[in-house]
Amino acid sequence: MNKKVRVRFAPSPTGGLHLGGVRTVLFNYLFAKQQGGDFIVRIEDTDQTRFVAGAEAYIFNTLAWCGIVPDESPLHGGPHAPYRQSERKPIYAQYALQLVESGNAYYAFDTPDELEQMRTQYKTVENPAPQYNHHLRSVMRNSLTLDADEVARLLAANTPYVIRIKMPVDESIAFTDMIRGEVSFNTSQVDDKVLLKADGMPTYHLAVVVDDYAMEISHAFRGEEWLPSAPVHILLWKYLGWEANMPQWAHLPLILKPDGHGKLSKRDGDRLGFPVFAMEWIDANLNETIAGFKEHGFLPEAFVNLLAMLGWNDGTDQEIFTMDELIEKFSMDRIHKAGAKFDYEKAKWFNQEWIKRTPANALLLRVKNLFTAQGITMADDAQLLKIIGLVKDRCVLLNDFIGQCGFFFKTPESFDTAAIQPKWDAAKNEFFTAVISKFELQSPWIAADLEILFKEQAAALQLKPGELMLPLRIMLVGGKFGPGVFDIAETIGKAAMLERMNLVLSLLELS
RNA sequence: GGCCGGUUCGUCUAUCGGUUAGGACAGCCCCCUUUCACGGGGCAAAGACGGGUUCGAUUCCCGUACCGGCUACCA
Repeated sequence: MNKKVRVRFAPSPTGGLHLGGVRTVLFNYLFAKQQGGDFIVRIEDTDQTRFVAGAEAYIFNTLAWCGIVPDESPLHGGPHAPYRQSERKPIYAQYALQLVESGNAYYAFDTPDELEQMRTQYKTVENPAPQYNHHLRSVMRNSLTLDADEVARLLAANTPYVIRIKMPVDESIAFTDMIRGEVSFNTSQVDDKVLLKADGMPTYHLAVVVDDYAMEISHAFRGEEWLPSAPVHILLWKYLGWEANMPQWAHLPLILKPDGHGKLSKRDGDRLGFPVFAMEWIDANLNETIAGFKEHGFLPEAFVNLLAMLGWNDGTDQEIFTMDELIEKFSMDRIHKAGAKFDYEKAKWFNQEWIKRTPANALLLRVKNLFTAQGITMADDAQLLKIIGLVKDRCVLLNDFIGQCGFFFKTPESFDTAAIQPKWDAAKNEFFTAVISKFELQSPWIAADLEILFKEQAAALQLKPGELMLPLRIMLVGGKFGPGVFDIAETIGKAAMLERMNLVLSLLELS
């Protein structure tokens, strides 16, 4: 019988959550929900030196923004609490000890300085990074080289020590990765990783195995950067006697820099001018705020969508998916093996598609907040709704609404008269003066009627309407953009329209 | 250096031995639009290289090259 699907996202709360992290969460979540399983968030805060205040709360805010709700987490509780490794500290040591007793791990008393010395001493051109492995452990200070009395004495004297796994010599460790198929390693190539640190905290290697076992994780997804340490984890499952419960592994491809190469990192964002964090991250140490996708004007639906398409597709040409569709169609075997370079232009396209497809009323609150942040108060929802409907097809990012909507609420601060001045003449001046008086008498104020009136007046003066449209647009909008000019006219109302027409008319000079 | 993973248009990708190698983003052109977009149409653009296996390889195998990851008492 298959056990229940239980997956976990195990971030380290050291800063903002970037693209790759969110995608890992997403794939975990999609898989869990599709399989009717549980999605667990476990905080991997075993490195106390890297603790960053606020990072954990940030992670949950990000998940919430994306519409991802954990079934179990330090915030949501659950049967396997606590979900913070720092709070689980007492349970790791016993397993480390168990491994020492079974001969699969050992005490190592080497100080950081001694380790450093070893690395420089054994460093050669052929071996630029000497490892604490089956070979070198024989020249280090550990319970394998020291005699039992000495070890006992050091332990009794509270000498700092770590516990390292004792990697076997020349054994083949193979496993089937859900994405990559069979992967195998020779244990002689793997070093004796530290399992328990001198401060009593486990390293990731021990903690991930102990907790995945304790939390009954069935499938473990993580970034490809973890592949090289997979044999350590697999051996640990075996040594701890839990092999039958080991989760299925899936190492996700990495998200790469758009230019050059390498893993996408937070720095690439500022360098290339796009966000890498999901949401704004405030770095207290550097005292700087790094805007995320949310602040750049991305809809969470679009963000989730574009992330899912980075390395996965459903085999058809469909590219726009809702979360529910993703849950329904997601499949591990359609995850691409190679890393993907992040393309911000394509990311924006997803957002544009989502803005187009999202009904105006669903956009209302977001646009309203946008204006509120700009110090503009929107009182009339019906009016705003109408405007959103008029301009949303030309917005790529939510923030574009500001530029696209501004002229609806207030007179433009500047008018691009340069676009019409060269062709301005007495005839046009006469026309606009005349049409203004016609408009003054016009009622009701409806786009179609205004257009008819406008064109009739043009015909009366034997002018081509086309020559007059741009001037009218400049008068109302200030520039060469925006929806249909008579729609704008109707929306801003008679008073504003006439005011702007008169204003620009006074700005234009007859040549 | 060693180990592991990867390799289809500039980018994201489809193809599960037989296709004019398809789609999308970006680029260019045209149409629509008396603005800017949206939309529609079109152009250009790819199997890293060398060996096998096979009637037939982008697809399977090997090698090479290149790219990436790891090589911490970080995750």
